[in-house]
Amino acid sequence: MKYSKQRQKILEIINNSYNHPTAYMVYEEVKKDIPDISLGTVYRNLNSLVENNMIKKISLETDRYDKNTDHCHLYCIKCNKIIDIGLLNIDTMIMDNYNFKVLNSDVVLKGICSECRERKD
Amino acid sequence: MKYSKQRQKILEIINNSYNHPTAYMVYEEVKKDIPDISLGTVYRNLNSLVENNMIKKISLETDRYDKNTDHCHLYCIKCNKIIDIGLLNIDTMIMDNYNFKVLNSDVVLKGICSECRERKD
DNA sequence: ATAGAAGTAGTAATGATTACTACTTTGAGG
DNA sequence: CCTCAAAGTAGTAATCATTACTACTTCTAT
Repeated sequence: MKYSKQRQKILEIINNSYNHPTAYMVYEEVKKDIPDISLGTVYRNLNSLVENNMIKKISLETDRYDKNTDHCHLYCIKCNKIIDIGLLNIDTMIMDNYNFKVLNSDVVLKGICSECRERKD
Repeated sequence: MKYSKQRQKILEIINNSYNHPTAYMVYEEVKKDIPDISLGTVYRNLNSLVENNMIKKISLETDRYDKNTDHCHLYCIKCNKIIDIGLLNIDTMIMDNYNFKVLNSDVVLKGICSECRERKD
């Protein structure tokens, strides 16, 4: 991977983010510094950062990205909140039971969070 | 939900399937019986069957469908095999630790299966 | 029987992502 | 320092799964 200010900036944005941004959200953020960056460039760089294990892709309706590569997520289908959780040794359980190496690249558990369940609507 | 032969046939196909078909695969199969069925009809009915918890959607690159609604899947990113596994009490673990109701509508753990790991290519 | 709610076929639209093309930048070896 | 091929980029077109829309048809409760 060669240096490029575009990829540098994209990585920096992910590393400073706490909102699990989509590719488009990253695109809009980079444009503040590099106004004529291309959306394709953002997608290409996000992909290569994921391949190099520097960031993590979260597969929801629209893919989202996370600087932390060592945990998975709870996604509330009511309020769209994304909750970070530890791996809970899911991978170890699967390996022991199924001899299958889980990469956990995008484990997302969808459901309803405690606040939304209390609200009951 | 009103009766329709299209939905009836679609459900029958899922119930007789063992290959986790995509919407398009279902479409091609229904066409053998109902040649002028519309792809949109297949999508619409698959969605309502999922909503009524009669089948399950598996979210991969392209969505796939399963007659069993009570387990999750291992997906080998090398050979594209889909392995059915029990729920392993993941939902209970998450509820105990995070007070989050997992619906498990599409838990898919991606990784590399034992055969592919032995092959080492 | 019949009305109106639900379903359908067929096509157009959407929206995320990737492919393509011609141009630019980077960096390793002379 | 040059230099030049490999890697990267902008901008646009294309792809592909899925949904929306429209006018027509079929159920089913009364």
